[in-house]
Amino acid sequence: MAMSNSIEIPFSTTLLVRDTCLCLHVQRAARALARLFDDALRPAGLTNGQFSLMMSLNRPEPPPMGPVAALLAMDQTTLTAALKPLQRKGWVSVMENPRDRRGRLLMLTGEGKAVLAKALPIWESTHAALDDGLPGGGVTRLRQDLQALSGVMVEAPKPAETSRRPRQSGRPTGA
Amino acid sequence: MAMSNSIEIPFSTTLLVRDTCLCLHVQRAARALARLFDDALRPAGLTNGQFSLMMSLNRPEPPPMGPVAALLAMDQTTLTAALKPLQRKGWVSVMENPRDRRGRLLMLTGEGKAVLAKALPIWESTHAALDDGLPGGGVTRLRQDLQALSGVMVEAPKPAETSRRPRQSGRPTGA
DNA sequence: CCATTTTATATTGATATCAAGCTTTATAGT
DNA sequence: ACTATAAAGCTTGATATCAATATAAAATGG
Repeated sequence: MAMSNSIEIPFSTTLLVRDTCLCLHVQRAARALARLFDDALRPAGLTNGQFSLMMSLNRPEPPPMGPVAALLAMDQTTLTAALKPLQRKGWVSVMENPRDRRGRLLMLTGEGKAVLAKALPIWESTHAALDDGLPGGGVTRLRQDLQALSGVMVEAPKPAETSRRPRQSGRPTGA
Repeated sequence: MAMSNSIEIPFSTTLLVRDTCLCLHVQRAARALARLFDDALRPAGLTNGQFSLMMSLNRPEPPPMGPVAALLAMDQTTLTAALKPLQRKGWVSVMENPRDRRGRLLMLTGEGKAVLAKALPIWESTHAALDDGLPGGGVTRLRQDLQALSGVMVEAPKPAETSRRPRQSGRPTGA
């Protein structure tokens, strides 16, 4: 089957997609930035994602998983998986919520706080260097644009065009 | 060891990182956008990454792996892995470069082109909807900022502060 | 109070991502 | 030619990511 002889997409279209696709641009930037921060944070024993996750757990009250996943804009099952190595290393403790025995409460351990404290100055210097390297003043604007980008998908219900995603309860504002 | 009694990071610092960390913002946006395009492209049988990869192979001359990995800003080993399912499905063919027997040349098959052609209008409508949903005119600017972001890491050698990454040859401009 | 539904999370399977280390082939230096 | 180095990819192992599905507990409606 599939004779598929000449369903050629013109090269110009390829160039158009390459130059305009927001998704591609964001994925590229995400990979590059992840490498930058992973490299910088390696001496502290953390990846960029682990740093963000652990930092988000540094709160007065230990949060449940749902809001944390929403804050990081990740699937809840991804959060479950991401927690495992951190639990194994004894940096995060996951305990049953006494007030809702379905739920878990996430908390940094003392050692976890120590690791995070060691990573913080690395984050600061890396981020400062990044700020310097970028077109002046654009950083704040970029952040706002990215925020809007993360927001569009969560807020806009959209008529129902291609396919729906049943999971994910509604509440995005996790923190 | 690790008495680690009171290495408390103030909550205000957590809020600062959450609100300012470019890496976090980009990762968030990347996850959200990936979900959006993955959902949209699912009827075509592609993920956003597979779409970008296959579209980048739609060229007059079949490219080797290195430049493609550089274009997508991903590790070469990631590209090797990403190609496997596409080869298995018969959408991409990987052949030895006759002029340099270390290298490979990547090419869409006829069926691969057909799949890509089916996915293209989905990309178009999804991207158009995304454009509409974003603050007017900001999209071009955002793209430029992201481009700069991907560029900083590749271009700037940086004195040698935290740790170096030996891999990745130099040439970023793959296409 | 009991059945239904909803909510919160876990498990499995597939793909994505990168670091380390390895093999093969080109290229350079002599 | 002959070694030494560099370049292009691959394999392995660990983590990240999400869809589909499963489980348990709370909330809701009789």
